[in-house]
Amino acid sequence: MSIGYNPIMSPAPARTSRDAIVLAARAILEEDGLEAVSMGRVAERVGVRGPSLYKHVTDRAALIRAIGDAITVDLGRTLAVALDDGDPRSSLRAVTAAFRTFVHANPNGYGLLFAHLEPNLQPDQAAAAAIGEPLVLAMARIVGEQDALEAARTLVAWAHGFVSMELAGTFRLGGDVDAAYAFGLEAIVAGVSGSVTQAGDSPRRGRRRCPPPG
Amino acid sequence: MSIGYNPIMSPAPARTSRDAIVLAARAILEEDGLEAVSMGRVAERVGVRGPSLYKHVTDRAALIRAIGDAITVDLGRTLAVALDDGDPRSSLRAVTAAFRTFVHANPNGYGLLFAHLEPNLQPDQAAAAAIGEPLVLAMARIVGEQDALEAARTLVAWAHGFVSMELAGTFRLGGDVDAAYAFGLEAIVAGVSGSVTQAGDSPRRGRRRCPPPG
DNA sequence: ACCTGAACACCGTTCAAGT
DNA sequence: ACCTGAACACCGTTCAAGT
Repeated sequence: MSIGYNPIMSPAPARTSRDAIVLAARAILEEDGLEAVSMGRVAERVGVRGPSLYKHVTDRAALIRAIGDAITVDLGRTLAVALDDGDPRSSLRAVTAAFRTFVHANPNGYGLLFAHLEPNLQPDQAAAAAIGEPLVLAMARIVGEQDALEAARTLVAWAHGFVSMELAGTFRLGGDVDAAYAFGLEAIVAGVSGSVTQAGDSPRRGRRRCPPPG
Repeated sequence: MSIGYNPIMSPAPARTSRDAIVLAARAILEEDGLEAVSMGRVAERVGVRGPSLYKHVTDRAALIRAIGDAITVDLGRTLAVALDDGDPRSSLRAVTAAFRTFVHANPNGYGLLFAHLEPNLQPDQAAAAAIGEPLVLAMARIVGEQDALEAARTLVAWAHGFVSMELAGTFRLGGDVDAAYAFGLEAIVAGVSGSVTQAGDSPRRGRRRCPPPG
């Protein structure tokens, strides 16, 4: 058995922690955007001076990356919880609704995940990839194993694009945004469910919902 | 008739211009990202010193905004050119393909349009809204006037989400990305074309492609 | 009228000195 | 072992002085 390090005995016990720093940085990000996440302001929020942060995080880039990782984990948990075992279509609706709610609650944090950042600022990719898992499972129960992955990717791309545009405001959605979101979801589920081969695809995965006319 | 201002007579003719500055800034953005677009580096590229830029642009925020505006205009023109008057489905394919090609050629520039920026950095919204126009027109010829707007929005959200994820690399697309893009497009066109009412919508726009089973 | 160097405020980061 | 002030490099911005 090793004796280990006893912080009480140390000449200067830590007055903050990496977790507290990441949490403070994330709060500032949501409040005032990425540029506002300065080392000085984060330090102030956790009660130390700027230079002290470098005892807990490598540098600002590592801190930003840590925020992205934390948000990725949160989002993954949120989606996993929303996925129930009942009807796959209602499960899909629940997951996409939870996704949109999460993004609305964490707009700057979500934006960070897709910001065009230098490689050293990008969050952990393995964790990010795991987020799509529940969607693929629900999709498999609707379109079958074979198309599940591609169908899920189409849905994820749409959902991300929708909320991304909604937040950026670059393309305005007039009218009932909730209805537009529901419309898109139903259209995509319908589209990936069977009509995909109609536009000249190989008949390999041919699985039309209804016989051709005539 | 007014005599106007003659630059040749001026005590110090301009050695650069607003257009040249925006062009240089855009090139730096594509080469090394948004952070690299510093006043000093832009100035160096157009052959003046940093402070001189303030004679042509208000400040860095205005310069960034001008880059976004220029990219928005470029993208709009590119999509308008790609839209031909032939078969609406192939026209839609041409527009979405041109969109993806443009984003691949201007990744950081496109990312700028959707970056989570403070309001004063966001590009012109009117020009951005105009980009969707050709898509709505093509959609109208496929799904009819009534659903054209919502269908186009679904397609735009998907296309934006797809390329956004493709560039960010946050959700990896393994396998044939071109095929995944084609799959999504066909699925969405099929989905918005007629099956939308199946999930409990009001039958108002009911226009099923085929009779219910049984 | 535009360009420049000097100056200022601000931020990320390092480091020697404190405890 | 962690925290701090001082210091340095860098960047956005202003401004008086040049032409």
